[in-house]
Amino acid sequence: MAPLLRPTYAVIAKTAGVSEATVSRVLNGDESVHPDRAQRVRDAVEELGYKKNRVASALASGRTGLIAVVIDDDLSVFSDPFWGTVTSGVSRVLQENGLHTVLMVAPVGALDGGVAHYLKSGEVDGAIFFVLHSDILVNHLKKQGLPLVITGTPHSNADIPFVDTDNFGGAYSATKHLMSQGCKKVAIITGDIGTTAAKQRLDGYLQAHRESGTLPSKSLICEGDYSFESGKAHAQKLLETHPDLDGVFASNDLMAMGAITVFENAGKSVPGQIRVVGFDDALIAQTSRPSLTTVRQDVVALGEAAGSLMIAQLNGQDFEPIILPTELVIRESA
Amino acid sequence: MAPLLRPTYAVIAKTAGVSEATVSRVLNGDESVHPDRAQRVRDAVEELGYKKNRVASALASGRTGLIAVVIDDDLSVFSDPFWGTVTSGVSRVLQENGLHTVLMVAPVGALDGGVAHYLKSGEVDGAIFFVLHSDILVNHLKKQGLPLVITGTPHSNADIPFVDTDNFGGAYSATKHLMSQGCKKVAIITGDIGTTAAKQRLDGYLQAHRESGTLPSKSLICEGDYSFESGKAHAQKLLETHPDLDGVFASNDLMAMGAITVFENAGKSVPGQIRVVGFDDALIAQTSRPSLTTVRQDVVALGEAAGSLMIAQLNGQDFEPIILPTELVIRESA
DNA sequence: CTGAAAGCGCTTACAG
DNA sequence: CTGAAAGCGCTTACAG
Repeated sequence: MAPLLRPTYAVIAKTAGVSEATVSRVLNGDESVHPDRAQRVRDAVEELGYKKNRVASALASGRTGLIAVVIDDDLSVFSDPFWGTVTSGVSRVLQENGLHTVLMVAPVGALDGGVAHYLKSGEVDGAIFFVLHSDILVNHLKKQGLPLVITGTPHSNADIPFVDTDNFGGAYSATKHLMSQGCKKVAIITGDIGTTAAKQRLDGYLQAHRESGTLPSKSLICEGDYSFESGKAHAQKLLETHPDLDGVFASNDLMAMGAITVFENAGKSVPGQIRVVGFDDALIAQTSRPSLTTVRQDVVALGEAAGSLMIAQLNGQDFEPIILPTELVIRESA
Repeated sequence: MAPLLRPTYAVIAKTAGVSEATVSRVLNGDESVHPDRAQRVRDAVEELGYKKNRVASALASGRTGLIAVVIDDDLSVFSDPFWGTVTSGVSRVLQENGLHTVLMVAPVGALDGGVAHYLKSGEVDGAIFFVLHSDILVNHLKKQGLPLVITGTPHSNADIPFVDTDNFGGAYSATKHLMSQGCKKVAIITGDIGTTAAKQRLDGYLQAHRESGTLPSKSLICEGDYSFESGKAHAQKLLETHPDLDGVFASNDLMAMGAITVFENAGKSVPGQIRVVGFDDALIAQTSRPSLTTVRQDVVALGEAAGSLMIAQLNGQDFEPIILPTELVIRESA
């Protein structure tokens, strides 16, 4: 853009009658400047409508004020509102703290990919990842000292700050709920088991069984991939192998919907003969018929937590992983 | 991050045996450099794993390599996958052209809001907006020479480059389809009529009626707001005022679903007694029962088109508004 | 508490 | 076709 003539430190300094160094101090919150002079600077800034040039500031200070949000192309960014929602939560928190969000939707390959290069090139002050199938890149970046936050639980134990939903607890309570409704034979359709979330939800399902003293047979544990189609396929198979099936916990709402579709087409009523619980509380959980009983996770809060964790790191504050609670939302399907 | 010692022009210049100016020329694609020397520079870059410092580059050149994607907080960024999907399309195209996407989710207020300041401060080379209720800010920025692209059709005629789906054509063909299926009385549930998309879809609906020589009564035109609830509310009202209603075109899939829910609860079968067509081809269109006949728009392509239009502008190339075609997807509901 | 000065790593007229 | 030099607008030791 044809840059309007914006004032610089030089003119602020002149009208305030101080040096540029002092202007810089005031604008960066250095407490040591004499209050009177600081006020003069602020007045000049106000009067001239001055806005700091962040690029120049970045070059001089080494801090860009930019945080990358990295989304793997592989993820179903398209069609799944999850990622967009998390990202908007992140963005809002960062913005409140004077930082901006650089969105990178790209294949997050190995250490020599474009994303890796960008992140290593010092053009961002930190990066927020969504949990990946591999922690290699993340561990590498961490070693280089780049502040990182992972949304989702990392695979390895490398102490990388992360935020996540209480997947285990949510799945546990969903399964418990099915049992409390009288279900004797509860299957699970897992998400992509390469993700930690899917594993944790499976663990919650198993824990509920363990506590009730009934271990589910292998064939009740179906490896899905979070897609509507996989929900349908596994429901079909379950119908054949377990005619007495009376409960299903699906690792997300979409698979739950797929399963319900199959059950009803096969003449099994939901929740009459088979109860179904999903996970997410996506829009479809409310709009479908029967409406879906599901485990709600607060996706915006997840993004905000990720942003906060990044801020804390940049400020050198202490921080712990953040695990957000879930809530079982009971509707018609179970 | 503790910046690793990255090479600078100084060391590239030295190992290639040329001046820094020459390094700059080669890296910026200046054709005038002698091929041999250019090659020496490229070799040095390769050998040293050099990556240009974009911040320094930005300060010196005035170009930041950053494009803002501005999303109004008001929009249902949360829960509606539309915005995230468009944005990922934008991001991909920009990335291929060496630009990065800065995501701003914030209240896009008047000329003195934070977003306005940021965009005016020269920290981005351009901005992509989603169509707003008002064009004021956009017109203002345009006057300042900031390259802009609008996703959606602008309200005013200010010649701002935009990309949009063929809302008129999509609605027209949806309505025609209902008529061709024998519907005699077709209502419309519009989107938020403050949006140009909602108006255009209404126009398409009206045009189809005009051509068939039957103008719909006022009470068949219901002002919705794109929400599931408004779909339900208007369907309820229609049921009371028009017992002989046999077709509904809803301006998005969510409202269509709301309407179907109400119709079926009232004992009206879809499509048996009332046919319903939606708009978007969102995920729910496929997963619902009955599955939804709808107007598909290619949301990723919309984002990519917006990105391309921005690139064209930055390169000083000619460009025209881009209107993407829609496709009527026939499923069970009509 | 404050200022002069060097510097961040590129880009770009300008002169040749 | 090429290089020396000034400059982009901040930040930050350093010296006082």
